[in-house]
Amino acid sequence: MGDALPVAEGDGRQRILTAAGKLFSDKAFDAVSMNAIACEAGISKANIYHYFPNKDTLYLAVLRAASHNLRAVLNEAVNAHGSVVDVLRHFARSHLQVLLNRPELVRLVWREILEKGAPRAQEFAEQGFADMFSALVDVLKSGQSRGELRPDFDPALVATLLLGANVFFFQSRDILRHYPPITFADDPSGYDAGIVEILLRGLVP
Amino acid sequence: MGDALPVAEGDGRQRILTAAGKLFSDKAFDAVSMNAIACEAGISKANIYHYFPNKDTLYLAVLRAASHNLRAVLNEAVNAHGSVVDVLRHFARSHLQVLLNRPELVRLVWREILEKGAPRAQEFAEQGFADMFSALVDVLKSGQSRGELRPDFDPALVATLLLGANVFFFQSRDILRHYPPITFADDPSGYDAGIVEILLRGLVP
DNA sequence: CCGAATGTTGACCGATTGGTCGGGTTCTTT
DNA sequence: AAAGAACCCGACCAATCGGTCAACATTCGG
Repeated sequence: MGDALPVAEGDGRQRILTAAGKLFSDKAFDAVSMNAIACEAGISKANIYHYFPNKDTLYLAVLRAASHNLRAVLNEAVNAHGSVVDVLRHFARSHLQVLLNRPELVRLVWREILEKGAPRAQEFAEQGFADMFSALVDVLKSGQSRGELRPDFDPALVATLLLGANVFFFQSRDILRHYPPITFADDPSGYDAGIVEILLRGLVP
Repeated sequence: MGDALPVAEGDGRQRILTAAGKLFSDKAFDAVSMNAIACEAGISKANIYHYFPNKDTLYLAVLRAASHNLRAVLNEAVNAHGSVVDVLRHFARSHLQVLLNRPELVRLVWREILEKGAPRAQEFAEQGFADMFSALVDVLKSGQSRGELRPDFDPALVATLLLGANVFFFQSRDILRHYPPITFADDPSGYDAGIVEILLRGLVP
């Protein structure tokens, strides 16, 4: 199955986490065997059990690391200042860029969210969600209180709309690229710019 | 693994498809064993191979049926007439209702779209996407040509935004319900109404 | 009433699964 | 240098995997 060359970086534990993260982000939990992880990490399968008691714990550790990294890079990319409109523009763009730059992390965490059968660490995977969400809601609320935005819309709803637009773009990018009328599949900045513009001005003349 | 009572409906082949669809919608391909499918269908494992040559073919048949059903119910729910604005409202609401009414079908097809490791039937699973997308783009274009909508936005982008909002809502519903500021997690109609309203009027005063 | 086609099954197969174990290697500490 | 801890692996285990097969049951046209 795995013909990948062993990855030579860091100590044993980190090598295992890296290899497992790579495999788990591509295929589901049951589709990744401990053998494949060991092969990818360039060590023996038995050695994995020196660092992790079982497969579930390893998967959980991978998920924990991915979620942590994702939260860090998202929180860093999202800070901005200026007018609320500018903050919104920057928020949307940098948020989507993070998703596209770290697809393994996003797929890993998002798969865990979608899986209904075995809720291994759903509440854990949801943390990044909470961060983004509350930050975005705060921005929108401040815009409303400052009079820069209309006071009669639900900030949580707009936050959902914006995050959803980015996540959906991330998930459907390969599909969107197949359709001729779509010109923004390979232009995430343009996509977010267009979206924010529409949100701000609306569709009716 | 499976303690479910055997499902007694239809001929053998249909029972297998139903049972497999139920299991495949909850767990990934490798996480569902032929034994579990047989148990769920109330037949022997060997009997499955009388109707399907192997697991992949069975999975493909399940996916084909799910995609077909989903397309049918979506196309039916989406037809509407009236002003472009009314059509948009109806489109958003009924589209989301279909997603929520048939979560197994949606999860099945969407999982196939997200899985990078083994593209079993991606092009096939994308068909429902194309239908929704082109139909929605046509509605928006007609609205622009009739002057009911601004001519300076990209219809494909708005279509992506609207479909994405619904898909994201469908996927994140359980998470959204955990956050206090969100009041629309159990009110999909209100969610879509709010979204369409924002899209039409914009956020700035 | 009979033979053929179709359904259906338990028993079985080689391969692979997650996981164990005993022993070897390397590192650290004194 | 000695000793103990940490690291690493080949061989192995029971269980389960997808899949096969020969045999039994049912149906049905002639």
